[in-house]
Amino acid sequence: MAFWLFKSEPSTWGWDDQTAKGDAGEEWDGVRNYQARNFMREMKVGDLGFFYHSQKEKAVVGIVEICAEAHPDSTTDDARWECVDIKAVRPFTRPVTLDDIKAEDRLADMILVKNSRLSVQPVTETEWQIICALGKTDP
DNA sequence: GCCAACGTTGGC
DNA sequence: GCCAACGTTGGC
Repeated sequence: MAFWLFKSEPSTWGWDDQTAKGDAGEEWDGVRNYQARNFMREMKVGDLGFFYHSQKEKAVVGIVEICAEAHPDSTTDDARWECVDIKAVRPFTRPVTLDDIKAEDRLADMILVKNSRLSVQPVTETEWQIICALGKTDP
């Protein structure tokens, strides 16, 4: 069981769009970055992830679950690009902002802080627990 | 809206 | 295989 973080700009695809898909979930398509794709290839059904809103909001807003492992990205014919499917699990009681994360010493090594441009990234179990606590939701 | 950081592309 | 040019992302 591994933990991940998915980043999206809410005007393109936000938490509300994700929850609207229900348990059927939706492809996390459009990723055109090898590092991000490689992480998606490592994901297993049942792994959990944070859903992060970039740009204006800059906050982790909810938890998602991987519901299909890596498969070809339907938005391109280019066989290099793959994606997983994810479904919304539950929202945070309180969104955890980037400022909150930066204010927490134990989260200083998060990729979110160190490499703000990577859109799909791994999260350690420790980081997972801390952020769930900050968001006042069950891990 | 700007700019820094980063990744990708293409010419050599 | 290197590197300059370019495009994109995302924080500020």
